[in-house]
Amino acid sequence: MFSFLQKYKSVLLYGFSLAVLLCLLQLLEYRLIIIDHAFEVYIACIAILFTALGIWLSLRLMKPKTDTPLQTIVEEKWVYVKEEATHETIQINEAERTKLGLSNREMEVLSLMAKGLSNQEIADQLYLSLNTIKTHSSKLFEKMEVKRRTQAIEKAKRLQLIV
Amino acid sequence: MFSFLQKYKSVLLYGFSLAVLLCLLQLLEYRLIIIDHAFEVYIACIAILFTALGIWLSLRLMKPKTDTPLQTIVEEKWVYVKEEATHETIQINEAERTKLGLSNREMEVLSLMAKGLSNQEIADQLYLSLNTIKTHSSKLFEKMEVKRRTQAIEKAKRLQLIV
DNA sequence: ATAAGAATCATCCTAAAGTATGACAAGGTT
DNA sequence: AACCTTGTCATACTTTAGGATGATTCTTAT
Repeated sequence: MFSFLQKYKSVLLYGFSLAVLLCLLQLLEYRLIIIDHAFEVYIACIAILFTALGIWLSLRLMKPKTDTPLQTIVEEKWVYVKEEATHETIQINEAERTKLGLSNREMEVLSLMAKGLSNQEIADQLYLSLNTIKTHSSKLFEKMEVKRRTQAIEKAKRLQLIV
Repeated sequence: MFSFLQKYKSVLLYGFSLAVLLCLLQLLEYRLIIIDHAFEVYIACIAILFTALGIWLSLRLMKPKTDTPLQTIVEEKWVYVKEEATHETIQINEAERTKLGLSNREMEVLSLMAKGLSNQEIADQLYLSLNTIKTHSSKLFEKMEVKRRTQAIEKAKRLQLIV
C-alpha cells in the first residue's frame, strides 16, 4: 500500500498540484467573471500556467533518464598493443624546453612534481633544502607562464616536456 | 534574412502553432458556449492541451542541454599505434572507477583538477561552493588512497580513469 | 519504513604551496 | 676582471590545499 504511494509519488503529486491549481482557477474564475472581457485574460493565464506545469513535469520525469546513457555508453575495452610498439620511446620535446628556457634542475623538479611528490619529498630525494625547491618551482611557473604545479604538469605533458 | 528564419525556426514554429491552437480554441468556444456547463470541459481541454505543449516544448528545447554534461566526462581519444595497427579508441577504465567507488561528481572534480584548475576555479565552473569541492576532493583522495591532488592526477592518468 | 549513499555547505584548524626578496658561490663568457 | 647564468639557501609573508566533523536534503535500495 505504501509502496504504491512511493512508486507513484510523482504522479500523485502531479495530480494533487493539478487539483490545487484547479481550485485556484475556480477562485480566479469567480473573481474575473465580474469584470467584462476578462475571459481572454483568464484563458491566457491558464495556458501559461499549464505550459509551465508541462515543462516542469517533463523536466522532472526526464531527469533520471539523462543519467543512464553514461553507464550504457562507457564500456571497458582493453586494447592489446603489439610487442614492438611498447618498446617505442616517446620523444621528449627538447625544442619546447629550450624555447621556455628551462634549466636542468627545473626539469628535474618538474618531472618529480608530475609524479605527485610534494616539495618536501622532492627536496629529500634531491638532497636539497625545501626553500631551494620552492625557488625552483617559482621560477619554473614563471617561465612556463602558469600559476600552479597542477597547471605546470598539465602543460608539460601537453607539450611533451615530460613523459 | 533566411538565416534569421533558420535560427529562430523553433521559436517561430512554436508561435505559429500557438496561434493555430488559439484559433481552434476560439472556434471551440463559440460551439461550447451554447451548451450549459460546458465551460469546465473547455478549461480542462485547454489545461491538457497546454500541459502537453509544455512537455513537448521542454523536450524539444532541453534536448541539447542534457547531452553536454556527458560529453565533458566521456571523451574519445584517437591514438595511432604503429603503421599496421588500426586506430583504436581509448576508453575510460570504468572497471577501475567502480572498483574505487568514485561518484559522478568526484569524477568531474578529478578531471577538472587534472586540467590544472584550483579548487576555487572548479567551484566557479560547476556553480558550487569552495567547501563542496574540498569535501569532494577529500573523499576522492581517501578513495584513491592518495594524499595530494598531484598524486590523484598521476594515479588517475595511470589507471586511465581520465583522459 | 528505514537505511544508506550522494551531494551540498559550513566551520575550525593545520599543512603545504606559492610570492617576494636578498645573499652567496661556482662555472663559463666576453 | 667584470659579467651572466645556474644553483643553492634563507626569511617573511599570503594563499591555497587538505583534514575532521556535522548538518541537511534527496534519491535509491532493502
